[in-house]
Amino acid sequence: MPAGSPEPLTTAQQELYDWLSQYIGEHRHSPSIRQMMEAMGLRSPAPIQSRLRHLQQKGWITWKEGQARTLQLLGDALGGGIPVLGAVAAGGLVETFDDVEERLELEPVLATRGLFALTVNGDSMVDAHIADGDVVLMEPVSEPSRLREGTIVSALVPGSGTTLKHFHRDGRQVRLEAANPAYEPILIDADQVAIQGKLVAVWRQV
Amino acid sequence: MPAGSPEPLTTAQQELYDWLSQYIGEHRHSPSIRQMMEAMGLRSPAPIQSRLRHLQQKGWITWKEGQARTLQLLGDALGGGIPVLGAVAAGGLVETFDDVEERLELEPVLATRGLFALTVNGDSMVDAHIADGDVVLMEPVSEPSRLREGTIVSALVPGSGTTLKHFHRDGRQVRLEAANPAYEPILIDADQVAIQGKLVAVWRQV
DNA sequence: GCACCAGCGGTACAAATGTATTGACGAACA
DNA sequence: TGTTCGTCAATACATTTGTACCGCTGGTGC
Repeated sequence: MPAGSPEPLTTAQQELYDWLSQYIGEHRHSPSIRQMMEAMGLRSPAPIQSRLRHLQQKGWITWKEGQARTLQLLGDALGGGIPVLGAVAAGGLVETFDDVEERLELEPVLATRGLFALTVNGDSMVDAHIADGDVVLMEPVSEPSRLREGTIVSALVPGSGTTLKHFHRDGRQVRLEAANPAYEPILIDADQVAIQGKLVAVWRQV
Repeated sequence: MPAGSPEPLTTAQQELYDWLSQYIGEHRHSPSIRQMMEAMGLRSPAPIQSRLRHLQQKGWITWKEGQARTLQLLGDALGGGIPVLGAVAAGGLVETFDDVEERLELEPVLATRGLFALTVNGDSMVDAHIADGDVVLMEPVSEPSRLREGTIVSALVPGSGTTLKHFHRDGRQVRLEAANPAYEPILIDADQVAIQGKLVAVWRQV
């Protein structure tokens, strides 16, 4: 890990941390102390309290005092977003990252109601840096009339299927433009086209 | 929405759901019912119970009965991956998506040990469809000698900082190539450069 | 040996918390 | 008009849950 390494853990502390990491990753919420107790094969909450205190002092976890199941893991992607360690440069200039500047929060996007994904075929959006094989995350659009000009949308055009395009209004019509000069814009009556969703994120797994 | 639409919500239910979404996104754990009560400006837990029951019946949330702060939002993403509904076309051809073909699983990537993120500045990787402002998810590299040719890595070059480049071996040296002809490759001794991580995904939130 | 510390068991307690119940009000609807 | 349903207030209750306290053990280092 690039940033400063946290303090080392004892075996028991490591065991608890690993289990917490797995449990939270699976259940999306913190277990209670007595659940930890059982999982560790213990018969008293005191040892868990002790381990938790040490994990906290060493900077691995945190929680809200007196509040149930508010424990959070620190220092990795689960439980706190992905640490954004800095910026990488275009041409060559760079900065060494030493500390975490912020955290990338995927959860708010993933929690979007009705979120769906589409696999991109072809190169009509290359100028928008969306490549063949990318997966685009789309948020359902309930009121196309409120879309901003230029928003990237997936639209169902009768007879030609679903396509990913920039959305524009053109009088009573809708203009769908590719981000690639090789493709002609589509002009169509607003009531002839169904806007299915608008682009909220691009995901490319290499 | 392409797939089965969820049932609509009343104003009060929507208000609570929105607040929950915001709170959980911010605090990474569910609030208690009494916290919801206060946030909604109410003086009794009963209305919250009612709203929660309805949200559950309509498929928007879930929780573990009797357990504190175990509420979860059922964005289609969490707890099952994001449904990939089909493919969108390049030029114009398309298919209407009717059913879920597969699901996009982000969890395995997010669970990668030590995963970190970098913000991309500049346009040195435009040909690889990585644009200015994108966030790249990086997996720490322990043994640079095992990297495949052409892998995109973040490298710390002495005197010029961190940069995102294609990784190549060139005899005893390492060649770092931008994905933009405007930039010259960097040739450097292998022991002079620190490979910090390799690209596992690109995330662009619009 | 002795001090120190992490770990464990057992117990106790107060607070946090989910849940049930009753009654009332207003909007939507037949 | 009467019914249904969502919403709200007030209260009560059992459980869950975090936390504290005491004593014991085993390893480590002085």
